[in-house]
Amino acid sequence: MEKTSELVSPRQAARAIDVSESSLKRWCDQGLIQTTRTAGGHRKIRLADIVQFARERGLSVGDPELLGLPPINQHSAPGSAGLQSAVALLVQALLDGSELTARQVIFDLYLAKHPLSRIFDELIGLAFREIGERWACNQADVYQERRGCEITQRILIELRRLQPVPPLTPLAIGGTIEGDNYSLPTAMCELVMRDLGFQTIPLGTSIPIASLVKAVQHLRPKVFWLSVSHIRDDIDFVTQFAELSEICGANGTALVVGGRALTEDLRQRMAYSAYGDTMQHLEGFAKTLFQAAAVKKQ
Amino acid sequence: MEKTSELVSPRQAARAIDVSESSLKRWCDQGLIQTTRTAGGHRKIRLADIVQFARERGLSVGDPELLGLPPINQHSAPGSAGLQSAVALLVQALLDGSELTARQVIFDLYLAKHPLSRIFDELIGLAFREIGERWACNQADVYQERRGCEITQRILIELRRLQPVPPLTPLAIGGTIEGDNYSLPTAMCELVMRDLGFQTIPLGTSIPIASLVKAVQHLRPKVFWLSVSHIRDDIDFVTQFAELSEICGANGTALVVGGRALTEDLRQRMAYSAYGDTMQHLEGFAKTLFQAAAVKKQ
DNA sequence: CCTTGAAACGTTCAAATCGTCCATTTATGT
DNA sequence: ACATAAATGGACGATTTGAACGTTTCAAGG
Repeated sequence: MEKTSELVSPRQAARAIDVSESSLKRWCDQGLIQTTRTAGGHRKIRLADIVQFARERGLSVGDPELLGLPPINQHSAPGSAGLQSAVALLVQALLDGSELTARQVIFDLYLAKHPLSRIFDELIGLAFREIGERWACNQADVYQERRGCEITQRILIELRRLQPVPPLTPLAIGGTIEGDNYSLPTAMCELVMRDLGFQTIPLGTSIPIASLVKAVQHLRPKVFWLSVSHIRDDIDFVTQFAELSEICGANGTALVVGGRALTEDLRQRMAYSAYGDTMQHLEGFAKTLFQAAAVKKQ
Repeated sequence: MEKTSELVSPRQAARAIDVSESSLKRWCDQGLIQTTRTAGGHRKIRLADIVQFARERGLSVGDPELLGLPPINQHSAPGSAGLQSAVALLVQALLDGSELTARQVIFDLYLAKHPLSRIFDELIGLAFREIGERWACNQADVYQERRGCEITQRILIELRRLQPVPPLTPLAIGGTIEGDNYSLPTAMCELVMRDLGFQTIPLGTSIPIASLVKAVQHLRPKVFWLSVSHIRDDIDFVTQFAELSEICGANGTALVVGGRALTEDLRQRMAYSAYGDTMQHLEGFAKTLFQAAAVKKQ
C-alpha cells in the first residue's frame, strides 16, 4: 500500500489519472498543475491539485489507491450512469453498510465534474429521502439509517480533502442549533462554500444560539449558514434567532438559513439574508455574494 | 514567543516539513540550512531557520509551534512533562480551531507507534476534560468545545485511513443510544478495536436500543461496544439494556460498555461482559477476547 | 560514577526522480 | 488526402531521495 500523504510524486499522480509520467511533468512545468520542489529539484504535487486538475480535464481517476484514496468497484461507469441510477445504487449501498460502493458512487460523480451542490441535492438528498420512506414502511431499520449517515459523513470529510485549499479571504462559518444533531446538512453546506472559494469553519452541531452569536462576534465571518433540521421550542427559537440575526447585521455577516424544520409559518417570523431549500440555492446565493466581496476587495 | 527549546533536532525538523531525515541532514551539510553543532557533533537547527527554509521553497510547513514539541517516550509515565505539554498544545489548538496543529500533535504520537488507547486516554481524553473545565469557568465557549469535537472527529477519521485494513474474521460493532449524540467515544472505540485486528462497523449515534438489538441479530458480531455519555431515562434504559444484553448472550456477542453516564448504581442493574472507564481497559479486554477467538479458529 | 535506552551520527545502497531527446500518435489546416 | 503542427509516451544517464546499518552521543536514574 502506498504511503498516504498530502504531497504525491509525479509517478503516483500519473498512474492515478492514467497518463504518462512525461505528460504529467510537462503539465507541471507549463503551470497547469501547481507544484512545489524539494531542495534537490524533485516535484511534489498536492493531492487536491491533482484531483482538481483531473476534474477539470475530465480525466477519470483510474487508480485512486495510489493517491491514498479508496479503491474502486466495478459498478457505475462515470457520467454515463447519471444521477438517477446512482441514487438507487447509493441507497442500497448505504442500507447495506457498504462504504466502498457508496464512496465510489459519490466520487465518480464528483470527478465527472458534477457540481457538489447537485450531488448533494439530487443524489445524497434523494437517497436519504428514499431511506426515510423505507424506514416509514418498516423496510429499513433505524441503525441502517444512522449507519448510512455515518458513512456519508466520512465520505464528505474525504471529499473535503480533495478540495483545493481556499485562500484566507472571505470566511464562512455555520453549524446547527442546540437539540439539532443532524450533521449532514451543515457538512454539505461547508463543502459547497469551500467549493466557491470561501474559507470555512464548521462549528459543529447542537450549539446554543447564544454561543453562535459569540462565534459570529469572535470570528466575524462574511457568511453564516444555519441548517435547521429540528427545533425544540418554536417560540424560544424565534426570539433567540432574532438576536443572531441582529448580530449578523451588525457585523456585516450574511445569514443564510435552510432546513426542513423551517416551515413557512416560522420563516415569516424570522429575519435573514437568504433562505434556501437546497444546496443549489445556497450556492447560487453565496456565489453572488462571493463575487461582490471579491470586487469590493479590488 | 521566546522558548528555551528554540533549537530542534533534525528528526523534528524533518517531520515538520515532511521530508526524510536523511535528506534534511544532507541539506544541512550542503549549507542550505544553517546549523550549529554540539560538542559531540549533533546538529541543532534554529526554529527560524527551518521555517524560513520551508517558506522559501514553498514546502508545506506544519505549525512552527510543533517544532517545540518535546519527544514523548513510551516509558514516560502518564502525566509526565512530555505528555502534559502535548495536552496543553492540543487544548490550545482545539480552542483556537487550529485543525492543522491538532492533527499533527495526534499524528506525531500515532506515527511514533504509541498505542491508540493511550493517545485517546492520556491526550485526547485529558484535553477535553481540560476544555470542559475551562468551559465551566467561562474561559471557553460552547462553540469552541463543539468545534473541537468536530476537528477531533475529522482527525479520527483520518487516523482510521492510516490503519491497516483488518481481515474479515472477527467483527465488532457499536454505537450510542438514543439521546446520546456524543460521537467521539464511540469513534475511539472503533479505532481501538480495529487496531486489535477486528473488522468494525460503526453504527452511528442516537440509536434506539431496540434497533441496536436488531443490528446484533443481523450482523452477529463477536463484540458489541456501547459508549454511554447521556441517558434520557434511567429506568427505560435499564429495562431495554437488559434485552440487548440477552440478545448478545444468545448470539455469542461480548458486550462491552463504558461511558461517564454509567454510574456505579446504574451498573449494578446491568449485565454485561466487561466495563471499562478508559480505552486502555477496552483494549485490554478485547485483546484477550481476540486471542481467544483466534485460537478457536485454528 | 556507571548503566541504560533513545536519539543522532555518518555511511552505504537501491529505488525514484530529474531533464532531455526522440519516435509515435493525434489534431489541424489547406 | 496530404502536410504540418502539437501533444503524448517511452528511454536514457545523471542526480536525488529515503531507508538501512553499526557506531557514537546524550540525558536520566541507580
